[in-house]
Amino acid sequence: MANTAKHNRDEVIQKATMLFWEKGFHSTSMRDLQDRIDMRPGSIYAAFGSKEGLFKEALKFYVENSFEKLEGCTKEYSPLRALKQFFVSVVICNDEQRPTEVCMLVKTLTELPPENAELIEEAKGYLKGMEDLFASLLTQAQEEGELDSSKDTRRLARYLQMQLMGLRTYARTNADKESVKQLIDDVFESIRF
Amino acid sequence: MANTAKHNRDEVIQKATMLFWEKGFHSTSMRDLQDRIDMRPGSIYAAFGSKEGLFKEALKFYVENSFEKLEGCTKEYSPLRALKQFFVSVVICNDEQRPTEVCMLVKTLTELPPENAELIEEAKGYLKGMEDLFASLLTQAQEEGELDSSKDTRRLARYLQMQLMGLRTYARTNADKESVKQLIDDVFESIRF
DNA sequence: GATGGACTTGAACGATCGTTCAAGCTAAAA
DNA sequence: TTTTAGCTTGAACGATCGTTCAAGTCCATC
Repeated sequence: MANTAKHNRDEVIQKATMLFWEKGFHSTSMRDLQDRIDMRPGSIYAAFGSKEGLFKEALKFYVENSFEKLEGCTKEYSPLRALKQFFVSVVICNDEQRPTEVCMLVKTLTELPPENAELIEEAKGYLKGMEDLFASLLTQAQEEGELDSSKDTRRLARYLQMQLMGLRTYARTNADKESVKQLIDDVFESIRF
Repeated sequence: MANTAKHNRDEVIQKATMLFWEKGFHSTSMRDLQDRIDMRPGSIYAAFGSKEGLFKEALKFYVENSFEKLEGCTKEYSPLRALKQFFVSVVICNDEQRPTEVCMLVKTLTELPPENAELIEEAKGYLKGMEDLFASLLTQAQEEGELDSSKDTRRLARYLQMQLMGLRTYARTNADKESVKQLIDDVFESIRF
């Protein structure tokens, strides 16, 4: 638990997150993790309890980063434009080292069998939180006159969440960035009416 | 290979498909498969070569069924309505035993690490085929005056493919069928303009 | 320099993984 | 009834899985 340990805890979690995000929970072995974060089994288990425990920390880290990213966009853009910018940065840009276009939460939800019910519920909860954030941004957009006030923001938020899942997964199958960018335009065009 | 074997090959593949679709490639063990299809390792390997070989057969079976399902819809409805009906039946209805809402091809693409490149390419190819079928249905819709002729059907097909990925994945997270039905309505409303 | 406590190490565990293969079974041919 | 060919069986293989733990290392304190 001590941050004075040889391995800075946050740094370790970040590295583990990237690996889990890339390969998924089951395809990432403890051996893979040991190599990536440069820790031996004993240390990992002392710090995180289990592979599942470390994965939970990774999910948390991933979501916190996503929240920060979206909030960063709202500092630069109007609510609606911030959402679109967030979509673009998450679906297309790979200036940083993004291991895959697919959302880690969605990947978790998709790959895990019912045996890992606890992790599944965790991922579902985080996705719900993201949808709530979308909704509050949409409400804000209404207040600022950027979005038609007659719209149901909860419904729109669901719509956007669904779109983002589709966009990211589609981007995984299709390397052509131009057509993906086109799709994002289509999506944000469609919510105007 | 003989169809006269104790286990009918197609029936075995169908059972294997359901299991793989439910649990995914890596979370399905040969033991799970043995129990489900009631065959011993030796027979399975004699018939399919490997776990990966059986999985390929499962993917093929899954796609053939999907094609048939969509084509079945076109027999009953106009092209555009057939597409929507296909979406509904695939995202919402569970009158048959559908192990999960998520598309098996998407699940495969999402869960597999780069090591299984061959299976990944296979799934990508099938998805492309599905998109092509969407496109040809959209063109047909234009010819019958159901869809504005100025639309780019290839672009629309991409859009629908992406939507379907999103819808099915979203349905996995949200049990509320009413809001999912709403989302489908939103999607098909959005392609009219 | 000796002591004590915290962190790290890596060999080893039992379980399970995908896979192999010699032996057994079954039913048609001779 | 005996032979034969093909399918099925399940014990067993080596590899790898997640996990444990006794021993070692490190460093602040006395």
